[in-house]
Amino acid sequence: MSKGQQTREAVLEAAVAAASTTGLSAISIGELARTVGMSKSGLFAHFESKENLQIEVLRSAVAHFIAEVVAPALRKPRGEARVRALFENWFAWSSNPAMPGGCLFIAAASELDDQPGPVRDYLVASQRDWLGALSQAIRIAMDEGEFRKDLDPDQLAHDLYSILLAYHHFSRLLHMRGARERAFRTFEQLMESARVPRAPRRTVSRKPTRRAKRS
Amino acid sequence: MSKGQQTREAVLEAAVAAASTTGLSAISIGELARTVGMSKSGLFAHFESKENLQIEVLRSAVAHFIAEVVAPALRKPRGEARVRALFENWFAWSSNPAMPGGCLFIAAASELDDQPGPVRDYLVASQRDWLGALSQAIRIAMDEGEFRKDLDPDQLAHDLYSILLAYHHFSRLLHMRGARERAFRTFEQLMESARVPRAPRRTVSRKPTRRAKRS
DNA sequence: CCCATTTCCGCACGACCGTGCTATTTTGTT
DNA sequence: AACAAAATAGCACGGTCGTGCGGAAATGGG
Repeated sequence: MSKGQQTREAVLEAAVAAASTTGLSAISIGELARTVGMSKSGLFAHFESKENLQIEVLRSAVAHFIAEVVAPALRKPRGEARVRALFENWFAWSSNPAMPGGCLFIAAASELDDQPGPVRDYLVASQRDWLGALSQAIRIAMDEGEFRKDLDPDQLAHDLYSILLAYHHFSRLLHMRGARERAFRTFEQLMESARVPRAPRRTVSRKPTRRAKRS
Repeated sequence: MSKGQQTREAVLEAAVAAASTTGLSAISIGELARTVGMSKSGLFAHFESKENLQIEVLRSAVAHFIAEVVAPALRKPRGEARVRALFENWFAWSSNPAMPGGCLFIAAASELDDQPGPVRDYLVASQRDWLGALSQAIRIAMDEGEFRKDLDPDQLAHDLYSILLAYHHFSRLLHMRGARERAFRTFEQLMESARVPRAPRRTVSRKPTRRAKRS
């Protein structure tokens, strides 16, 4: 790998970490240059503009996401196992130490949701791809006969996504203990209700343990 | 109302609108002054600092939230009706034209989740209050006998919240059609599974004491 | 080792930022 | 109408921002 590529990747790594905590638009070229130990203009030369830097940051995160979340799951057998692997890898990804502020895509999503431009366009496209991959894995599980035929794969993908959104919200902002367990419990419920029914069962949210008294 | 209060509220109204689209930290005093038609220093004199302005923005939004979401719901009868009103008002609130970028709290949440300080502290406190109010309404519905006794009110409040988070994400970022319907469908499912079970609607014979035990 | 190419730095620019200080205008009360 | 108080404007300050340009330094294939 050439020297240029080397520093370029170092910059992007630092930028992903910064963007996950303070947001994509809050990463400044000066501060980024300071943290990787080079000059502002030297860093800037690698990216024609800040907007382009932001896109490259997202592109870098997508590459990592595919390598660490999607690809390993695709090596799992078709069916629920693969869906499960996608979710669990995704969950692990969103608490990756390389992103101290949590999942970059979730952070970027609420930041860019009303700011048109190429950065937003790229994020939207990648999110669509990811949702499509999720739906596809679910559809395969239906074809394999593990999930019920009348399942709506898009709805389940949507519900899986909302688990992660809620986990992100409650664990990062509110520092809610047990958020992880709550997320996985909801996940298991969804899996349970997606499987072909063996015996009729009811899906309700039951209290897990005795709750501590809280106003 | 004195002149000072008048302009102060005009400023806050514009600031809430701006913050909902571009974020709390992206609102600049200069631009804000431009949109309300006054000088930077004249505007600044109303708030001792930008950080204080951000807190006042949140405080203003909370006041509106209580007036438009919580208070009307508290006038509904105790039970599911009140829970339903809370959710529906909340939903309507998050597409209020005064916040063109969607719910300010959701936007602020992912922006501040890793940035300690008084602004974050205030947001966290207000979110805790809101979750508490939701849980409380659910608990009342349990006491009234409309919701099942083994329900976990915090879990249901959590699930309601995740509906809104998902709706926000999918409708604002991905412009997903049918997001609203999907949200309300999930809401109705949650209500259905929270209610005390009625007589079995299927004519399958069921032994009365053979309910599933806690696994 | 040479030398073209790539990589990086120093410096400067205009713009906008938040924030004070001092006037000036507007408001509201007597 | 007079006048104290409140509200707003003018102006300036030190900083940081993104972005260019020219030159210095490092790299790496022959």
